[in-house]
Amino acid sequence: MVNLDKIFDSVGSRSLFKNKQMMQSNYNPENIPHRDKEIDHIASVLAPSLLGQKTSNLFIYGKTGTGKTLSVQHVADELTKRTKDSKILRIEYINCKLKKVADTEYRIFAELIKKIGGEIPSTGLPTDQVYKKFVELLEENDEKLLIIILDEIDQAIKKISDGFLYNLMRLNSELNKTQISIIGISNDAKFLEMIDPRVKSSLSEEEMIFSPYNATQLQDILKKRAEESFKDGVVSEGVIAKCAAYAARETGDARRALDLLRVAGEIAERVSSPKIEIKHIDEANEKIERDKILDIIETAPRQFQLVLYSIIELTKNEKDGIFTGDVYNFYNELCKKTNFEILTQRRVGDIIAEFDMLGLINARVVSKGRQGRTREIRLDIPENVLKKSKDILIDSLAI
DNA sequence: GTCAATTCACATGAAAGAGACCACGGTCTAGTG
DNA sequence: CTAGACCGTGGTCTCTTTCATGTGAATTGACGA
Repeated sequence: MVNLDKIFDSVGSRSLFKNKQMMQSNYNPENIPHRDKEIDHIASVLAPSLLGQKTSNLFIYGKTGTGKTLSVQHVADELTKRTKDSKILRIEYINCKLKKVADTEYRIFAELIKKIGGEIPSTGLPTDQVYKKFVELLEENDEKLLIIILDEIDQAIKKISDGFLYNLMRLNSELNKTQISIIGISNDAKFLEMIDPRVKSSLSEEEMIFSPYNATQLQDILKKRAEESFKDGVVSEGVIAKCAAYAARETGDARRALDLLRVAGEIAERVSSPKIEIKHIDEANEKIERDKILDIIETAPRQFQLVLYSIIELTKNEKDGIFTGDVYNFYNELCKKTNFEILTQRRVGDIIAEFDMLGLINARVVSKGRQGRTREIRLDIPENVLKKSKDILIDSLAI
């Protein structure tokens, strides 16, 4: 019972935050700086919906953290406000990437039905019944227009196939009273190229692109948020600039910049610093990175952990790149030793590819001539996180 | 030396199976009047 | 007679296996200079 009282008592007075929520990445700000043009555009595309007319399908591209979702939701909110009491318009937002919620055709429709006010079991029904139910529900509700915002739609299409979009469009001809429009938000600019041209033509879409924020814009955004969420004089000179520079150097991701600043604030708070200093930004950057990696490792399935452990062990000796075959052999031995089930090389190859996607390793397909074709794998976990990562793996696998 | 064919060691794709989860409808059982 | 327990069927979904096909350059071997 050491000094708990002291810690708890001081938490209020010591806090650097005035309103921490505003620093959270899910916070929805009133106004969105540097996106006026885009918001105007979205609004003008969607404007006909106020009269209950079908709008063009809109597809929005842009890297993460460029304000796509925020802008769309902003416009959607305004529209909903205006049509609140009339049965003209309904806008529903669905994030297609959320696992277990909306990452399959069935689940997307189930989610839609739930949002519109229907009941649907989370599994067990044939998809076409979910379809039918959805149609019925729409007919019952007799709104003129339903706008579906599909966030991260590229993920969904990749997983489900583009027939899903086609089906959605086809519904328009089945429905009497209601029409459906789609707003697709995608990180991948090449996403529309993946779609079957026939489907594409049925979409009759409008496209727009969100370009990344540059450092100045990021600074601006950060400054505005910081003013509202930190107490006065807490943010030292240059901190915001540094934050913005960090984020701009990578992808212009505003969310990341905000996270950086928030975590820096938390760190400063923890070490009882009265101000956020530049060094806290560096620490925050490291912490975010570390937490991300450790979280991935910790929550990964057993087999993934086994493969990763193999890679780490092999990398220790072989400094310059190891190959899929090496990993598989090591993994094989490891499984035998630890009595885990052994997966096929095909599967392990996929697992390695997924680690590459997650950024834990760096895998490059190389052809070594007569020695065949493989992935050249390099570990991409920073030195200072490696030890801890390994501990987690050993612990979790009971090696 | 040059050139095309060969060959390696996987990558990459497609399809399909196993097993978990679940809904639905029918049948059986026990409780009720 | 009826409500609830129980079962079989059929559905989705994830992870995995199986089978098939693709691939880039080092190597090989034939060829001509």
